Amino acid sequence: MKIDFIPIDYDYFDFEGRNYARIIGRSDSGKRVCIIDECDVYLWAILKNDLSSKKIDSIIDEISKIKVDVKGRHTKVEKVELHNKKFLGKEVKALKIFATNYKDLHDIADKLGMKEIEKRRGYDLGFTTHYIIGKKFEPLNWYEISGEVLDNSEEFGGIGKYLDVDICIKLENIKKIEDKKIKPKALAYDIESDEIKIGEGEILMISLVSGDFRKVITWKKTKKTKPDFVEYVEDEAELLEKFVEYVRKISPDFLVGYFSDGFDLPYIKARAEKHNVRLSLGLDDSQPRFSRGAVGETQTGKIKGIVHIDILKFIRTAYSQYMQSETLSLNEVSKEFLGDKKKEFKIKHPSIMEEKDWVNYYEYNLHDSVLTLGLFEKLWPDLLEFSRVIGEPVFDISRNGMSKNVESYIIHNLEKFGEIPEKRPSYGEIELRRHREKYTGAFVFQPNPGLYEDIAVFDFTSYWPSIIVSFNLSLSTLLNKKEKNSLGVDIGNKKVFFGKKSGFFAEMLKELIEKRKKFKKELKKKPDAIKNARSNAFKLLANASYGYQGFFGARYYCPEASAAATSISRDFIKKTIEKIDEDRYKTIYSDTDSIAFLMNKKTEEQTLKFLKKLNSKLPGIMELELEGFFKRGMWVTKRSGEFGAKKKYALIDKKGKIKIRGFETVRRNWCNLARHIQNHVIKQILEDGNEKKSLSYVSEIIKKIKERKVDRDDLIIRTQLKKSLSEYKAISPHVIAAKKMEEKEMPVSSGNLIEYYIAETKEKKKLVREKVKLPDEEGKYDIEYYLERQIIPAIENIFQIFKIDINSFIKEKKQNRLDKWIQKNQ
DNA sequence: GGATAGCTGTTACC
DNA sequence: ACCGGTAACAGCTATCC
Repeated sequence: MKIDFIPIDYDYFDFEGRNYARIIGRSDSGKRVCIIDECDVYLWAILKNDLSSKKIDSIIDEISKIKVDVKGRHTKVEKVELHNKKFLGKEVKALKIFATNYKDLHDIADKLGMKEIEKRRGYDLGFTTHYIIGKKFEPLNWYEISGEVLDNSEEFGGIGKYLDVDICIKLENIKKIEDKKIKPKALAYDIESDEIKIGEGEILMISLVSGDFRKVITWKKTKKTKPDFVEYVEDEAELLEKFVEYVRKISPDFLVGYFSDGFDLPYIKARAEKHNVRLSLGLDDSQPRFSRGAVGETQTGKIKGIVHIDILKFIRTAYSQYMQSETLSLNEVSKEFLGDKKKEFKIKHPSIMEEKDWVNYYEYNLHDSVLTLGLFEKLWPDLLEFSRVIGEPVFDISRNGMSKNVESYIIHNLEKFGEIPEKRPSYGEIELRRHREKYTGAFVFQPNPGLYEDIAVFDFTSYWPSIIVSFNLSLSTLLNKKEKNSLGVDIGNKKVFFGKKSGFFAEMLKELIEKRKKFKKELKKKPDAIKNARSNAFKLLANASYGYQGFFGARYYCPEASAAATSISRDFIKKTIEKIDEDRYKTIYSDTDSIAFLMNKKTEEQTLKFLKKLNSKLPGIMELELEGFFKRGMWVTKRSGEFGAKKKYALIDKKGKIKIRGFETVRRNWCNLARHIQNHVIKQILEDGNEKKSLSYVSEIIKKIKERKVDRDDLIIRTQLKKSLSEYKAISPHVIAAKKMEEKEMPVSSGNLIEYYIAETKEKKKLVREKVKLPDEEGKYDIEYYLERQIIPAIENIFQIFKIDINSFIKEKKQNRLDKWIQKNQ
């Protein structure tokens, strides 16, 4: 049989002691197909130098006899081959040791204690990784495949019969097909329950949305009105059965939830156990399986054959740093990505809900799934390209952090370089690495506070990756000592050396950057979502690879390379600043890879020409580009001291577009009132070039605050709880607010954004935490606190630029004195 | 007992 | 535990006189 096929989900099973890959995907006619295949399973033994061929033969002989009997498996070494390979860039002779079961590779490695063997590697990769590398049968690419149909066969224990797929094929040949479109079938789901703690309440309803299919299953019936999309069941147990039935009927490639690893799926599992309902969601009738990630992290829920996606996790790793949303709630994220939001509905306890409340509740529940599906569809190009670029299945890349994804990318590309993979660090090694001394980071220029006109900003494109590539900084090029033609870099207390010959890490990174450039160029010519996603995938991987080398969990951990990169970065930015200033410009600020400077009457053409000249002298792939020309910019002093504050500035470009960095305006743990006032003042001053209008604006707001006319919503302070309540040494206001919430039996856990406001108390209290009230608690806001701790701090440094001491006038009891003073000064 | 340096904690920038 | 260091700042806490 011959069909076009796209692999989506990978997993494996054991049959007669061997591992077989089981790949679920679709044919081009939309049929669900299961592919069974096998691959070589092996590890590497790196030999010591200068072994005689006789000696090597005898080792091969010895290794060939290794047998391992564990957990009822009889695994043996099948064959041993001698190869010329590379390990960390060095030529080595290595034995490729083939085994029958990948799970026993570790045990085989333990038996390779011969003194002629220097290192054992490649035994700590997952089966799927082994398989994809070995067979080059990569996720989410189209293949023309041929093989034997197993539908009614008894082979592999009759897998073709019991698996719920249209066709089951034992793979024989594959051929990659380029440029064929993919349209995955996704089903979004969302549950509502009367208690937030997993399994402690009842599931009231489940919504399911896929294409035109929209359904809410519930046992909470209304008396009269039943919307079309609602389906009644008798009780919670039947609700769960119905859910399984629908998932099986729709048979999606992806089952998508929002925070579903941490809430929906575990909740469903807990309730199903309670009612003895079997959740046969897997294509082999298996139930979802949960595995724990890191301690404190949420678990991951896996369903065989259907890819369970918790879209929140992917958003967190791939997007959150580029997003405007202050929380990653479904509501905010949907607003930003979809321009849609959750249905307005105040959840009440079921016991006090009325007929119309229930109807609203159904709609609310349904819409959450609509949004979740919308997010999946919006982010699908990115999931697709991440998976393709990295070479691992979507299930994994959507959950793994960027560092793990960088590593997967490396592992999948090692073969081109003949490299044997480095091993994962042991726990002991990780402990050592975590306690290493920090290395010095990037350079930040000390700005002079003020309002400036005509500013240009240059920045280095992909600074870290370009330094790593241009100077070849990696574990495989790090030398023990100085060598001929090596590069020496001072990293504080010592000097480290790197070989000039390009290593695989730098080569891979270079490829990422070049591909990114290519797709970005194509994107400009003809924009489309896939190209954009691909360009983004390459960019994110390239940027994360710098942090990767300094990360203690990395296989290719190399803090020397990170330290060298920061050292070189400081040199380059400082030299560039010097050159800019030598050319009659004046640098006013710089952070890591960007430089802001005054044009000093020079034209844009002159500046661009100057940029070209700077670029012509940069080594390797390093590149300086124009970020933009700006009409005005503002830098303020630090709260304490007269120096300019770093990482805080605001710019306005020629079109009036404003860019604000670091100010309270962009910090979510300040109340909206302070943020809005500051934002308004910054905008006004940047537009006008002076402070006059802002002063009267501030005066009005002060009046409003003193007259208690400010909405409570604008006074709420939001701070994230970063750990569990008991772990806090310092009891700050948000910790008190969280404790209050706990007393009211509101759900509180690490990661929550805690909301509170500061209220007046009868007695004069000294500590802020003694005045904390929850948003729905009655109370009068503390005028003094909001003026002195929120409003004044947000604006006083800005007015100080104009030598105005706003503080003393705001504190003035008589408002008209302030107004008079403003009039006099205008 | 008030001032203050220093520490804890959060959030931002790149 | 799941990418790094730099920096500002609030508010608590220990310590000083």
